[in-house]
Amino acid sequence: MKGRILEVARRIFGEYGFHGTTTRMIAQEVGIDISTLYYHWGEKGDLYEAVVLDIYEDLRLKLIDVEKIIHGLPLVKRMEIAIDLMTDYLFERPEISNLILFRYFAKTRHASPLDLHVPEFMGNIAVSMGLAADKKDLPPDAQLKMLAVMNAIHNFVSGENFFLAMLTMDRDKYLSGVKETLKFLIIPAFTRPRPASGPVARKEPA
Amino acid sequence: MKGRILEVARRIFGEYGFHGTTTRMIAQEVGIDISTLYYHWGEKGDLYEAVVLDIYEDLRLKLIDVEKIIHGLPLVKRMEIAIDLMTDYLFERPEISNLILFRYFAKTRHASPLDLHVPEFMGNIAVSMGLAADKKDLPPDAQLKMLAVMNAIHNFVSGENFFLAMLTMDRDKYLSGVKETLKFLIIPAFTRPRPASGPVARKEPA
DNA sequence: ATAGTTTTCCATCATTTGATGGAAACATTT
DNA sequence: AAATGTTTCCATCAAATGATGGAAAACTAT
Repeated sequence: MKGRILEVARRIFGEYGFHGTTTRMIAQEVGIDISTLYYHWGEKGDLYEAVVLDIYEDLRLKLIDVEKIIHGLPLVKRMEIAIDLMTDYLFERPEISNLILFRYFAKTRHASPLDLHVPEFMGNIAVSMGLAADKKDLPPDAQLKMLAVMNAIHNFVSGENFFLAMLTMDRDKYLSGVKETLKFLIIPAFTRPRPASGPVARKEPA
Repeated sequence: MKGRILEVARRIFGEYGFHGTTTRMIAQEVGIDISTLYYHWGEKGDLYEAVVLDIYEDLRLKLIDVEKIIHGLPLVKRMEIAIDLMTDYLFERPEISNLILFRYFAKTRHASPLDLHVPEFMGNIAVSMGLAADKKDLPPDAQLKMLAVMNAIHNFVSGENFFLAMLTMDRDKYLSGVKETLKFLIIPAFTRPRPASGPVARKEPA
C-alpha cells in the first residue's frame, strides 16, 4: 500500500505540483481514506520529498543503464542512442520530467533540502560526453551545457499536452519529431570541429 | 491601483504558480486589503488570466523590438544579438519566463483557454531565422525547433535561483555563461552547412 | 458645502485542506 | 480461540483560503 500511494503521488504531484495537489486527490485516486495516507507517509511535505527521491533514483539507474549501452561507441553514436533511450524512457514516465522541472522553477511555501542529484547527473553526463575528466569538478561552462541538454529533453516531455494542443501534429509525429529536434540541436554543438562562422542557413534533411 | 495589483500578481504567480499563490499573499505584498483586490479583478482565476495576457503582450512587443534591431543582418549576427537581447530582457523580468513555463508544465484545477500566443511567437521567430516563409504555416520540424530555442532561454531564466544554489559560479558568471551556452547550442545547429558527421568533440573558446 | 461616485477596509462566510484520535477491521502469533 | 499488532476508515478539528456585503473613507463634480 505504501508503494501504491507513492506511485500515485508521483503522478499527481507531477501533474499539479506541490500546492496544486491535495492529499485528498492522492487518496481518492488510490481509493483509500485520507488518513491511511497519513498513516503511511506522515505529512504532505514528507510524501513529496519521498516522491522526489524516488524519481531521482529511477533516473540515476536509467542513466547508468544508458551509459553501459553506449560505452565505447563514437561520440555521435553515443549521443544519438542516449537521446533515443532517454526520450523513450521519460515519455513513459513523464512525472520524472515534471517533478524535476517543478523543483527548478516553482517556489514552494515549505523548506526543501538542497539538491545534490542534479549536479551528480551533470557530472556523469559531461564525462560521458568527453567534456570533462573529473565528474566531481565540472568547469562552469560544462555545467551550463549539461543543464541545457537535460532541460531540453524534460521540456518536451513535460510540455507534451500543452504543445500537442498547440501544434499541428499528432502524438507519433511529436515523439519522433522531438528526438530529431534534440539531435538537431545537441549534436552539432558538441561535434563541430571548430566554432561556426559561415552565415549559411540550411535545414537538415528529414 | 489596478495596475499595481497586476504587477505584484505577475511576480508572485510567477514564483509560486497558480495554486501556490493566495490572493492574500498578493494583497499583503501590495499593502491593501484582500477585498480591494477582488473589487478590481474579480476572482483569482480572472486575475491570473489577466497576468498571462499581460506577460504575453510584453513579450510580443519585445520580440517586435528585437526583430527591428536585427533586421537585415546576417543570420549568425541576428541570432547572437537576439539571444543577448532576449536573455537580458527576460532576466530582468523573470516572471515572464516563469509564467510561460508554468503554463506549459503544470496542470491547474481551473479551466484555461487554449494558447494562441506561443504559436504566433514561433511563427515570427521561425520566419526571422529563415526556417519558413509563411509564419502562419510552419512545418512541424520548424515548430519543434522554435519551441526548443525559446524554452532553452526560459529554462535558464526561471531556474536561476535553483541553479545558482547548485552550481559553482556567481550570478555574473551565470548570466554571461547562459548567453554563451545558448549560442553554443543554437548557432551551430542553425548555421552548419550540412549535417555534422565527424565525431570530434571540441570545447568552444572562452 | 453637498451630493454622488469610486475606492478601501472590516467583518464574516462557506469550502477546502492538512492533519489527528479512536474505533473497527484485518492479520499474525501463541 | 485469544491476544497482540497492524492497517483502514469514520468523524472531526483547526487553519487557510476564495469570496462577499456593507460601512467608512476618499474622491469628484456641482
